[in-house]
Amino acid sequence: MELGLSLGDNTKSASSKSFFLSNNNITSSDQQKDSKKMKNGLRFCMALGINSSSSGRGGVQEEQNNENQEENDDGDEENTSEEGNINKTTVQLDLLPLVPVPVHHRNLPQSLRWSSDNGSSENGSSGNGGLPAARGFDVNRLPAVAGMEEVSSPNSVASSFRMDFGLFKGSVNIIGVGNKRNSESAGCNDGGEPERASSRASDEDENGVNTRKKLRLSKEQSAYLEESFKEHHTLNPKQKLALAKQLNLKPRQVEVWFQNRRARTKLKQTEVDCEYLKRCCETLTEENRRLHKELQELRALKTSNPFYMQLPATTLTMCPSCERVASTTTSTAAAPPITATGTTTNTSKAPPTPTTTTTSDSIPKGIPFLNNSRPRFFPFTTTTNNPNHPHQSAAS
DNA sequence: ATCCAATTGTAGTTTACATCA
DNA sequence: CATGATGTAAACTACAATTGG
Repeated sequence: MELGLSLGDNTKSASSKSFFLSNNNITSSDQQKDSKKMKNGLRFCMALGINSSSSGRGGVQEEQNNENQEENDDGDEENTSEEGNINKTTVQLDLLPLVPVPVHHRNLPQSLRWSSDNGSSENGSSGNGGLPAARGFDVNRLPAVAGMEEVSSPNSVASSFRMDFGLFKGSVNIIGVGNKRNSESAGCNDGGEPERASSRASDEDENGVNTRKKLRLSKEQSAYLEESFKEHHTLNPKQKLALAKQLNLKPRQVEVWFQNRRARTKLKQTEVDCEYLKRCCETLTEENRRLHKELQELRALKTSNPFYMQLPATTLTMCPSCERVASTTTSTAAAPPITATGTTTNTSKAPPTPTTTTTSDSIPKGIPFLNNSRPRFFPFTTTTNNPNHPHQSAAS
């Protein structure tokens, strides 16, 4: 089995920007490597392919599989027996429906959380390149989207965020080598926290040598920049100058801050995307394992049950409405349906005939894989209670 | 001029370890 | 010998700034 994660424009072939996983295992280093390849605005596609053997792999797939081959050997054992009969079906999933994805901030590793995340629940506005808004979920909106606890207080939203930054003028503190924070020269704020602000990115020491000194923006400066960033992710020259003047920073510093802020946003978004894809991959892997098991059970039934031998060719179909898989026979020689437990039931009616197609295109977009609602392989096991469902009467 | 990606350099924090009372 | 406090260096992290395209 191969799971192909195509990270890129889904209109292109999956070979260009994709990595394939043989059954499991995305290493963190892989994630990091691949996360850097993700481009803003590109969409993620995941392809679930049931493949009979490892032959025929090539290019990127081969490389990726080689890396994880040892770990995958165990997991692949059960899949190598009878899979040759299975058509190489590829289910391409669109993983980024424009609906909030329930990524819980609490469950994210610490590295995925903003250290100063309290105010980042506002909308990641678009219209300026729209980096986060183009994605299915936005790290800037994560807490609000997932209903998390870091909901800023009403007083902290942008509309009410107004500060007087006149205090920065004349209270510049350069933090650098040999210039440890000094409460006398630079002062501490009311909370006892040392003031950290600088209007100079680099400074010259006594010898006139230009030394690069570490600058950290003050909390107020950072907060104000954050609020500004929420309103627009890019700055025009006017805005830049105004911000610089207001914060007593150089325009270049404001510009750099926005560049770095955009980079951080993108990085976090990529990490969240990777985390989401990883979970999708795990879910699909488990689903595939289960399907293989069910397939083996069906084959065992087929060999043991004489009725089954008389069945004509069966095509597995999926009802796009209920997302259940059913079988369609091509002749009228109906055999007793077989339940999931292998027993037969006497029903005079033939199995329902849902919309029939054998291609993966029939699978609707946005299948909620994560809530385990994938269609069951057995066509006769469960029934839906929806009276409006077109297969309701036949299925029951 | 501006943006982005990659990288650098610095400061702050965490962690592991040694020493001492 | 066990324990807690303390100091320290390395590792790690965040981020402002630089560089090159």
